[in-house]
Amino acid sequence: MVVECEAYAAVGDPACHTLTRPSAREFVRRHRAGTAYVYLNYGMHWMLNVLTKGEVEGFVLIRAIEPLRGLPAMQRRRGGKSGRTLTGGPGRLTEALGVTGRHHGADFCLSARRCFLAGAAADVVADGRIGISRARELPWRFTLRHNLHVSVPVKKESRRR
DNA sequence: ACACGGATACTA
DNA sequence: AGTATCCGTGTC
Repeated sequence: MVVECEAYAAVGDPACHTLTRPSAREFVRRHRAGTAYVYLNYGMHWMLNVLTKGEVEGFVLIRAIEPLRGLPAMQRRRGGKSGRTLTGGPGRLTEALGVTGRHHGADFCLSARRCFLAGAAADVVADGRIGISRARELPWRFTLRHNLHVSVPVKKESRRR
């Protein structure tokens, strides 16, 4: 179950790959909504995004999941980790799920359709994106309130400006 | 705090 | 060719 994600807009978002990568812009053109966009970050961590189209073109980065099934397999891939460090974090969850570059361009929705049902009645909190250098102020990180598998807790309400 | 390590897209 | 950047994690 996805418990944390971030939105990236293909147009007007300085943090989106489409700004600096022709290959990303071509990916958006060539694929339909629901396609997985997977890339390697810092030379070692696979990032799983899902392409969106329609109202807004862009990507949804999956940042954390809560294991509902397949826990032993995830722990095996993650070297026996448990709790937040098992699947809390974009690089951690791809390792737990065995997602790599060969899933780039695959149809994410075929296998993940059940997850959307779980999200329908969820208590979602919008917060600033994290881990990026540009356009951090956009409140485009979405987490399940009080969920223990979220990678980084939601910022305190006090520091706005 | 810092090391780790590769794809992508620049410059020349 | 060389350089800059990158949506992170583990270990110190």
